[in-house]
Amino acid sequence: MNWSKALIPTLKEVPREAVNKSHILLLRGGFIRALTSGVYSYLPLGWRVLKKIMNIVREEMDRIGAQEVLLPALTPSSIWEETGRWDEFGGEMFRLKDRKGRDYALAPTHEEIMTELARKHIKSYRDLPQIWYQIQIKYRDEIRPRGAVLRARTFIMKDSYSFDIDEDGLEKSYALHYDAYTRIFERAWLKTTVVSASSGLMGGSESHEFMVLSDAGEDVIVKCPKCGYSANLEVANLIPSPVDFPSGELKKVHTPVGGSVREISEFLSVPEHLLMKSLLYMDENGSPFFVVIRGDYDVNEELLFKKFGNVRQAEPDEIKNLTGASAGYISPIGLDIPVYADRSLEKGKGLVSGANEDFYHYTGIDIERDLKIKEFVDIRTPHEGDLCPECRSKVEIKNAIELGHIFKLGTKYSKAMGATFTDANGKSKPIVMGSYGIGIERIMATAIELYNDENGIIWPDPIAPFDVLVIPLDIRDSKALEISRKMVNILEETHDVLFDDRDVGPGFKFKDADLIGIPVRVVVGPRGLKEGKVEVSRRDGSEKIMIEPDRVQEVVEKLWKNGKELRKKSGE
RNA sequence: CGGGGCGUAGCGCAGUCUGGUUAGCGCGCCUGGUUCGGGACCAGGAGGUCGGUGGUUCGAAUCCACUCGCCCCGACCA
Repeated sequence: MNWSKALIPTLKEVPREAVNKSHILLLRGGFIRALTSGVYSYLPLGWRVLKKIMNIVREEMDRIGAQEVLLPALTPSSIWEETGRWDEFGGEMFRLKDRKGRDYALAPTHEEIMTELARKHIKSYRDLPQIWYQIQIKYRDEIRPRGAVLRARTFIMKDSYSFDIDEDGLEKSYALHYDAYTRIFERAWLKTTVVSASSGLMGGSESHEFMVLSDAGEDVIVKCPKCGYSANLEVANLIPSPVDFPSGELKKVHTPVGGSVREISEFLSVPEHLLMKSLLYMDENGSPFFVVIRGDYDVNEELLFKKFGNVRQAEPDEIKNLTGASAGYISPIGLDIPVYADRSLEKGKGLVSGANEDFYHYTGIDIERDLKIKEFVDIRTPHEGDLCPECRSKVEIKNAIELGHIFKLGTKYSKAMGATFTDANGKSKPIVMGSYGIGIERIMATAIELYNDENGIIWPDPIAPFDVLVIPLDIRDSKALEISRKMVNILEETHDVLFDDRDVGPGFKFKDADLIGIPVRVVVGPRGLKEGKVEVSRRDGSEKIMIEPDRVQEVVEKLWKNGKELRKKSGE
C-alpha cells in the first residue's frame, strides 16, 4: 500500500472532544471518525485492525466447532414480544416503523433471532449440541455513549449461542467458550481478568466477564490478591471493612452545621465510619421505612430495589411530617417506623445520627440498645478496605474494560419461544442455551490504552493495521526509492506492508510512523546508504539494527518473531 | 433525565465580559522556488450563512429568548 494514495488523515493536534488515550490516538492516527454521538466510521487503518481482530476471533470460534452465520439487524417487534424484551429494553432499543406502520427494532443483541432459528431447525437430541455465531453491528441507544468506541451506540460484536440437551452440555459449551476467549485475548496480547458478573437483561444463572484493568474502563472489579477471588463490584459480596465501635451513652448534641456526613463528622471530630446515615424510603404502598448504613458507605440502589422492590426516597415534606426534622437531622430513634440496617452497622456502637430536630444529633447510639432493627441486609456499595468473602483479606478494587461476557442462559429463551427438541425417550424438552459476546472495537481501543507512548500507538503485532512500514526518507533520491521499492516487493510476499512514498520531510514521516504504530519499520536514508545499509527497528524500541537491503526479509522476519516474546499486558 | 463545558475556515484556537472599519492567528490546503535523519523555509493565493431561528439596536460573532449539536460528570450520600 502506498501512503501517498492512502486515506490516512493523521492529526497533529488533539481533537477537542477526545479525552481517553485510545480516543485521542484513534482520531489522531486516522483510524476512526465520528459521524454523530456514539457512531463511528472506520477508516482504512481502523478497519484493517478490526479485520485482524475479527480473524483471530473467527479462528478461535471455528476451532471450538462454532459455525458462523449472519443474522438480520432489522428485526420485527413480534419476536421481541415473545420474550417480553420489547418492553424490558426500554429506551435502549432503537425502534422504527415500516411503511405499513409495523414496529421494528435494530437488534441490540440476538438471543431471540438465534432462538427462532433453533426452534425451526433443531428437532431432535441428535441435532445437538450446536454453537452458532456471528460478527455484526449491534444497535443500542446507550444512555450515555463515552470514550469513543468504548461505549458506542453502533458497534461490532461477535456473539455466539450454544444449544444443548441439558445442563451438562451447557457446562461443556460454556467451558469451550471460556477457553476460546482466553486464547482470543492472549492472541491480541491482552491479559484478562475473569470475574463473575451479573447477567442483567440477558437473564440466566451464571455469567463471567473478561476484563482488562484500565482507568479508561467504566466497570469496577474486585480482586483478592491472596486467594484470587474476583468479581464485578456489582455482584461482589464483600465483607464491610472492620472498624472499632466505642461504647457510650446516648446523648443529644447541638450541631449547627449542614447535615451531610462530612460536615457532621468534621464538626464533631468523629470519623465518618461512626456516623449512621438514616435514609427514609417509601414502599410500594406508600408506607415509610428507614434504611440505616454506616457513614463511610453509600446505598447501592440496584441492591436496594432487588431487596425491597419498587421503593423511592421520601420527599422533603414527607420527611418533615414523619420525623419533625429535615433530611440530615433524622434517625429512626424514638420513631415508630420499621428499620432495616446495612450489615456494615452490625454490633455498631458509639454512632452519630440525627435527633429528629433540625441542627441536633444523637451521639453514642448503640444499634442493639437504641434501635429495633427488623433485619440486617446487604445494600451498600463496597469500597476500598472491604474484605474478601472467601478469605477475609483486603481486596483490590479497580477500573476495568469489559471485553467479553459469557452467560449461561438455561431455558429462558427456549421456553418463552417454544424451542424444543425430542429427547432419547421421545419426550419434548426445551433447548438449554448459552450466549457469549465479544466487543470487537473494545479490543482495538483497549490495546491502545495499554500499548502507547508519548508519540503514539504501539500496536501488538497480531492486530496492527500493517506489519511493516518502509520509509525512504527522500523520495527524490532515485536510488533510495529503488531500494525501498525492491524491499517492499519482497516483504509483501509474507507481510502487510505500508510504503511511505510521500514527498515530505523526514521528521514528518517519523512522527506519523510513531503515531500509527506499525510494529516494524524499515528506514532508507542517506546515513545508512553511505554504508550500503538500511535501518530496521521495532516500534516498541526493543531493537534497531543496520543491515544490507538484501537481508531485509530475513531480518524483518526475526524482529517479527521477537514480538511474540513480548509480555502480555494486563493494564496493571 | 440532572449538572457542567463547548460550537468562529479542514484541525487547534483568539475575539464575546465592555456591540462599531474589510472577523484574526497557528497548522493544514493550492501555485512557484529552495530544503530532506525527528512535524523545514521564502514568496504568492484560496477558503467563513461566526451552529440555527427569532428579537433588541442606526449597527450583533458580541446583548436577549428559543432551538440544534458535541464532550465531560452524575443519575447515591439524611
